[in-house]
This record gives sequence, structure tokens and C-alpha cells, in this order.
Amino acid sequence: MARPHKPILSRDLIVGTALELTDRTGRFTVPELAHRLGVSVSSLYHHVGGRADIVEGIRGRLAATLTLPLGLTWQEAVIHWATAYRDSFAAHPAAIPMLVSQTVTDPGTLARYDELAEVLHTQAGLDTEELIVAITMLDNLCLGAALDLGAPSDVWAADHRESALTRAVTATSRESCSAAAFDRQLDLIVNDLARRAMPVA
Amino acid sequence: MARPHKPILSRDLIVGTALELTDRTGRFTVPELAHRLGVSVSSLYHHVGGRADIVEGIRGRLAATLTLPLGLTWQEAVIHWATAYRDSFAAHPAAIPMLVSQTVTDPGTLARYDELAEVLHTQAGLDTEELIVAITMLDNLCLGAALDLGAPSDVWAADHRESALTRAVTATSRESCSAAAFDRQLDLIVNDLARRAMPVA
DNA sequence: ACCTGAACACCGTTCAAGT
DNA sequence: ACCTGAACACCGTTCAAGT
Repeated sequence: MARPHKPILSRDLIVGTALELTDRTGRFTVPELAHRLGVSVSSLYHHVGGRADIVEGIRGRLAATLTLPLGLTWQEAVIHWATAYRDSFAAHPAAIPMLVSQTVTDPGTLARYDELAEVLHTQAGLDTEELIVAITMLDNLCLGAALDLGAPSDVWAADHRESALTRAVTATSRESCSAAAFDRQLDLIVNDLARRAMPVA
Repeated sequence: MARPHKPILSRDLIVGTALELTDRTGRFTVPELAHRLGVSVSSLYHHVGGRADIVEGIRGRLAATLTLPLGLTWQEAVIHWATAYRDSFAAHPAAIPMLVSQTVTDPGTLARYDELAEVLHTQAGLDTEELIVAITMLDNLCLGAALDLGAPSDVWAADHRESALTRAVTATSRESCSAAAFDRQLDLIVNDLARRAMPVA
């Protein structure tokens, strides 16, 4: 088989399989990916710029959920955006380190940031300075929460010492605490923004 | 030369050189590291468990600054801890992706978390549940801020569209905004904790 | 246009060998 | 104990070749 009549590969298929592989095994490798697709390694390079491009494709998939529905107040929009961000990244924990080590170039992802900025500007009346600080805060929060939820930074899970605190901590659910911390921090941020917002209606 | 009278390598030297290499070139590789040290690759494995162990050594170096001075109020301690965390990670941006992709095992780092927990427990009177949420929030914040400061997640630097916001944003200093967002968020967290604290004095 | 095999320049790790 | 060279099983990417 040299060239099939109907292409068997596509950027979308490659990205999807890479994400699947990452979820299942914690990583993906170009040879593994090719094997999984029943194809030779070099075939992939006809549809994709390389490994980094595949990672960027994964980013695009995850960021797709950040689209804002119409008719939300800016507060609701912020909460929707941040929650979707955290959720979709946390659903693929093993992908986070890959995403974090690489500059964001996916146009869809960038557009999602723009949309949030638009809402904060036109509906909450934040000026440029405030806008950037706000988005930075939200970005920080979501990234941190997703990392904390998914990545292997199980800081307090280790039985490293005789700390009463550490032992108590081990008992509690890691996920629920992370979620609680996220919710509370998001709430703090929204309130802080509300205090600074210039109502435009 | 087979075995020198005085060892030329040590875990500390290896870790230090790896960090230096990372700062200068954005990454470190075992062969590069060996070359830089004027030594054969396999020599490193007499002093270090492997690449992951070197990364853990780097984590230990950076976490060393998290030690809390005596005589601080718990609020001051939180601010000191978080600021030192953010600062020392942000000073080595290229190291962050490596640190984030790997489980924390460095004992020193784990001890620094314990110390903060101790302060929050005994001085702020937080119960177990509150304690974990608090530390998770702080951990999230610092990690997110460090990532945002150092990692190549220059989200809004890309000239991807005709967004007035995006262009305005490009003008402003990335660092100062990140710092402002961090300071404000840290302030929010401390105040939130103060509201929940049970004064013990 | 799309798949292939072979080749290239890398990785991290191990291990018998030397002193 | 500590350094070495050689070997191993991997990576990601390229490129001439086939249809």
C-alpha cells in the first residue's frame, strides 16, 4: 500500500488519538501514535507539523469548551469561562505538562481569551490595565487548579514525616479540596472585579 | 584517568550545573550536562539517581527559600511563603515545566509545606478542612503566577487578530501585570483566611 | 496528495571494565 | 568509591521513493 484512494489520516484523527493515548498512558510518543493508527511514522508528517503541532491541536480541543453562550451577565460569563477551563483541562491531567511547556499558538484558544476580554471590557467596563490583571488572575487560577487537580503534584500524599497535619490531610479527598479552593478563589476574584467595575448600563 | 583521588562530581554540583544550563538554554540534557562538567555521561549516575532525581534536586534548591523566619504573624508568614515561592520559581522560568511534570518527592520541599501548615494551624486556628483548602489555594496561586511569569504562555502577545484589546494589551508590561494580579490575589486569600481564622491568643 | 522505509542526530540508562 | 567506553532501546524529523 502506497497511496490510498481515501486518505486514512487527518489532523483531527491524529490529535484525537494523541489525546486518547495521553489519557490512557500518561504520555504520547510519535512512534506509539503511528502504531496506534496503523500507519508508518513518517505518514503523520503529511498532516501535522510535528509533535509540537499535535500538542497545539490538543490545546485547541480543550479550549473549544471556553466558548461563551450569549445572554450571560459578565459575572456569569467569568464563572462559565473559568469553570469550563478548569474542567476541560482537569479531565486530561496528563496533557497539562505538555501544554504548559509550549507557547500558545492555537488560534481558537487565543480567540477564547479575546472573547472573555471583550465581555469584561464592554459589560464590566474594565479599563485596559484592569482587564489584563483580571485575565491574568483568572488564567493563573485555572491553570493552577487544573495542575493541582491533575498533575502528580500530590504534595501532601507522601508519608515523609510524623506530621499530624500531613496525616490528617491524607484522609481528606484531594479532589474535593481542590474544587473548594477553586470555587472560593473564583468567588473572591469575581467580587473583586465587581468592586472595580464601572457599570455601563 | 579512571578514579581521581578527590571526587570531581557531587550531587550538589550536578544539580547546580543542571539549573545553570536550564537557565541559559531553556533545558538540560544528560549528555550536555556531562559535557559541561567535563565528564563522561555514565559518571553522573554514581551521584544521582537519574534525570528525574536531578530535577528533584532543582526543586529542593528553589524550595529552600520557603523557610519561615521566626516571630512573624501568620499573615506575614503566608505572604512571605507565597512571595518567596513565586519569586524563586519565577527566577528560573525554564525549570517550571520540568518541575510540574514530576511528582514532588524532595523531602525539603515537603517540609516547607508542613511548616506553613503548622503556622496556619497553631496561629490562625484553622481546622483540618480549612487548612488543606488554604494551602491548596496558595499552591495554586504561586504555581499559576510562576507559570504565567516565566513559561512561554504569552497568550496575548500573539498578533493573531484585529482585537483592540489584544493590541492595547501588548503595550502593557507583562511582568508588572502578573505581579499586580499576584499581589491582589494573595491579599484576597489572606483576608479570606482572616475571616475564617479562630484567634488562639 | 499521501503512504513508505531507511537514515540521521539525538535521548536516558546500564554495565563490565579499569584504578 | 568513582570515572570510563560501549551498548541498548528509545526519541523526533527528514527525505527520496513509490502510487
